Amino acid sequence: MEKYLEELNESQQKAVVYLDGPALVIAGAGSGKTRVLTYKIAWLLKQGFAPHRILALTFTNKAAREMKERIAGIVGEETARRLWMGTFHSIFSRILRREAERLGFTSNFTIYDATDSKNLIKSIIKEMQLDDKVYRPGMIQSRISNAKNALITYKAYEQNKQLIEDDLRNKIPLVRDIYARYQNRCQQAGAMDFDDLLLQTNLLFRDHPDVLGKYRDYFQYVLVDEYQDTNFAQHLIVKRLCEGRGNLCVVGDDAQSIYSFRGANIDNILQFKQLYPGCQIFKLERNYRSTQNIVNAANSLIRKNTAQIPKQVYSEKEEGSKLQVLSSYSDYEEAYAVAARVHEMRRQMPYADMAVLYRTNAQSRILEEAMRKRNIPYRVYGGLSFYQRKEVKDVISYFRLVINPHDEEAFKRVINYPTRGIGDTTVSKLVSAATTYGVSLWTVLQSLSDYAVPVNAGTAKKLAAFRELIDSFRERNQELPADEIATAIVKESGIVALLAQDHSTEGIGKFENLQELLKGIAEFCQIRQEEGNTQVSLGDFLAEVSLLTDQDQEGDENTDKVTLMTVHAAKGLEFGAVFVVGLEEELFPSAMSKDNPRAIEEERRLFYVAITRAERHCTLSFARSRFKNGQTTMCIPSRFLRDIDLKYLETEDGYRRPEADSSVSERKPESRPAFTSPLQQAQMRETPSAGPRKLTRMTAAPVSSAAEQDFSDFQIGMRVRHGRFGEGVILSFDGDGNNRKALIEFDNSGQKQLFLKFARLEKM
DNA sequence: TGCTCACTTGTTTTT
DNA sequence: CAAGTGAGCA
Repeated sequence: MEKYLEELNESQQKAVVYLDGPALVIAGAGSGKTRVLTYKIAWLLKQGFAPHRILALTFTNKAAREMKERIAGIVGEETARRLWMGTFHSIFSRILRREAERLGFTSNFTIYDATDSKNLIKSIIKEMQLDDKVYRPGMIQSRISNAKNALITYKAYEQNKQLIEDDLRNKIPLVRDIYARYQNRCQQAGAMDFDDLLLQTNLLFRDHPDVLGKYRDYFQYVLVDEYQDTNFAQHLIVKRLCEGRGNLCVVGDDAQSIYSFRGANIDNILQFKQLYPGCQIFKLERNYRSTQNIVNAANSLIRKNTAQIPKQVYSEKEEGSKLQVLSSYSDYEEAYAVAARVHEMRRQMPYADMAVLYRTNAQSRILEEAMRKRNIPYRVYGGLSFYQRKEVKDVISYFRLVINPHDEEAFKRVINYPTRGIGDTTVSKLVSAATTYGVSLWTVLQSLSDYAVPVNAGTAKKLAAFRELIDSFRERNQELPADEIATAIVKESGIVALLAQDHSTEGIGKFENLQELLKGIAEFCQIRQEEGNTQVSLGDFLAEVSLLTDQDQEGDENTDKVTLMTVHAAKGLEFGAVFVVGLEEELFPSAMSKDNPRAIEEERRLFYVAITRAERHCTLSFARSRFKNGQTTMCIPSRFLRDIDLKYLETEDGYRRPEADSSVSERKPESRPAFTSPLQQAQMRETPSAGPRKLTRMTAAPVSSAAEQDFSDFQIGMRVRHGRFGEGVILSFDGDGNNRKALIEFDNSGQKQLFLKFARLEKM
């Protein structure tokens, strides 16, 4: 162990060996946070803590898995396996299954994912005959989710004046009733949503002091990773488990808090000190990942935020190259420019050391296309996870129904898949009977006559057949291991036959996914058996898989591929070279956050996360136009580009950004970009005339306010000259007003579609 | 009941 | 551009 301690710097060491009370480790980007956590756990084991009495909570399954591996490397796999290590959601779902009866659930409860929740909300809105334009399901879902994260049950919601008034003001007074119905339906179905896993844990601990006492005594030391991303419910769980004893160590970086949309509360880390008196703070400020230029650029950016824990992150690596700013005409060109640079970079490092990061998943397509055309191998992370694909989820729904027949969402998904002549009308009848009698759909199905379901004989027969199908699976599930019952289910339900007859490309893909799923189950069984479990049931598999939204399928990790992912997904990772694309107003920062200073700060932190992923090279790219929602729109370079100190940037060709600090009057005309659009001018006007940087951030860019221009003097067939592409002929027009663009056949550069507004065409 | 086709509409990040 | 919805028809 001493040998391992030597691998740590002084502040890391102090954080590892400190056991005299609550500890807060502020870990700057790339400062060896994971190393501290793993060694701390190893240290605890060395001090005699039993592995199964250490609780380590992480943010993603992947983080947990990797940390476990690293610990196994130090203390051996046998010991590492006994640790309670995982995400909040997975750890507490385990505890909830054990204690389910206390809460009126059974241990085989289903976990509803976000889609299940949304579907349930949709059907409740429909049943209540509300307008889904007013009661927008997504909005209701996030309201309920926020309430749950703040530990407001539906009963508390009804009594919360503030919330009720809010809803009244927003003309959605019935949210409280939707919430109440939603919760009852979940209970009825024996289901918990993601937020329930935390909420119910809190209720369990609040209402059953003996249970809380049991776990509080059981866990002798608690560690929490990514503490800046915990929400109130998570914070309270931790607090309850550690009450009165200081055996707690939380690690995080307030500058990397990027999950407030999910209820994460940055105050948890900012106020940790006040909440846990006697707590010791450790700061890890030396960055081991990146060159000085990257660290300094990131520092200059994050300095523009207000609330943060003071720290000075520094690097002692070489100065390194400056951050490259890349500007392109369009999203299309951007993707190709990035692909070209990736190709070039290949001379310095393998593809696997490079990543292209973007704000939204939708941006991946065009990048993929560019990579494919250049024959660059890539791997896209995120988007739909394996378990969320329709064909996989349908099969999983059968599994869910077998384990918990009251699962309403699984029932609805599966009852007519493959089609067996039970349509919407019949399902609606079942639902309405279930609602009137307050029972599950499955219960109604058991005795159609008892619940007065008005179906004709033919339909009744089909329903009975479905019931028998599920019953027969349920029976066999008692004895069979997971892989065998799973195979029986996909065969006898008719899914295999259905998918096998579809010979289209995507049909084949679906069939392969099905095989993949079955293979996954078989592997799961095998691993569990090797760990000493005799019989591995379908329920075991399901309990695990419901929380595995992580991207950890295919084993092609070792091949040399460029990584494409969202910035969120990149948190915690590092790459030799990073390309951050789409740095434009309304995209990064997102349009959703433009009027909200707090949200803008979060977007800035997100950008900070993106930059600090880079070890040696970082490229920041934006396009001047982008295809969005079915049409091309013009873009303004992101305000964040102006937040980075110029001396760390290397800008080239057309773009030279306005300097945030210098005043307009001082700027010489020559220092302006050669290529200036009216929009850019509008943006420049907005730069503060004197000192206060704040203005830059607080003034929203007046995008649409730019005056409409008249381009009517350009005609089809006219010969024009363009500054970059030379001479050409106008073939056609598209769009109106400021978005009017012309398709031009250039003599030397081929066809281009250009905004008249930008193009500054000259009539010949 | 179930399928197809035309139409509308909406936009972020994820355990 | 995508997904989701609603009408029309077998």
